[in-house]
Amino acid sequence: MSPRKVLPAGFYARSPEVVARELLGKTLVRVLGGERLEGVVVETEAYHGGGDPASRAYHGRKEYNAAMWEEPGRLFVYNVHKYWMLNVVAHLPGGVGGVLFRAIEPTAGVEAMMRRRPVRDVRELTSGPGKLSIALGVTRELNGYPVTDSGAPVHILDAPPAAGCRTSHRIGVTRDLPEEIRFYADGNRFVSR
DNA sequence: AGGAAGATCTACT
DNA sequence: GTAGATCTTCCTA
Repeated sequence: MSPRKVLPAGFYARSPEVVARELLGKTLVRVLGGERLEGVVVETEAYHGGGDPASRAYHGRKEYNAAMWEEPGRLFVYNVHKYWMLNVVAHLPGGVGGVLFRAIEPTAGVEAMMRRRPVRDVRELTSGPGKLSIALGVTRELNGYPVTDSGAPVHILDAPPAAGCRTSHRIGVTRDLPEEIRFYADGNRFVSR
């Protein structure tokens, strides 16, 4: 088997909904304390800039959300209701936006994830944005970190395009857009709902 | 200094 | 299915 390649910065330099859809099936890697935690991306959501009332960028650039304006292919991590949300910056040149990782299917380092987030049923481990951040040890410290180096604490490996992609409206947002820009793997048990 | 909002989760019934 | 807890950040005073 040939070594899996890290997705290059150009992958993220497209509109957020395209990146969100194409991230399904890719492998999210978290290197933490000498351990390697991996999962397949099974659920994402796209967020735009000023025109998107659900986006953290909607009310303008602040210290905490500045990453959304910066180069695609970096992490954007922010807090909501006690949990850290893991995003990757994604937008066209000069644009603003990101993709939220909502759920992954754990494929390596499951025991290490379980230590951080003990659950009876593996399906509860990473099937939600707050859940996966706990399991993967994601905190604000990772904000702004590039995901395009294989040595980075969080990076993403390429994989063949995922089959069976479905869409819906975004979850939990108070004011959504008319477009369906949540993407998830049809029938996958690790999707958040 | 205090209040409100928020892309959530858990533990009930 | 719904109520309540919990934390970070921003806004106003």
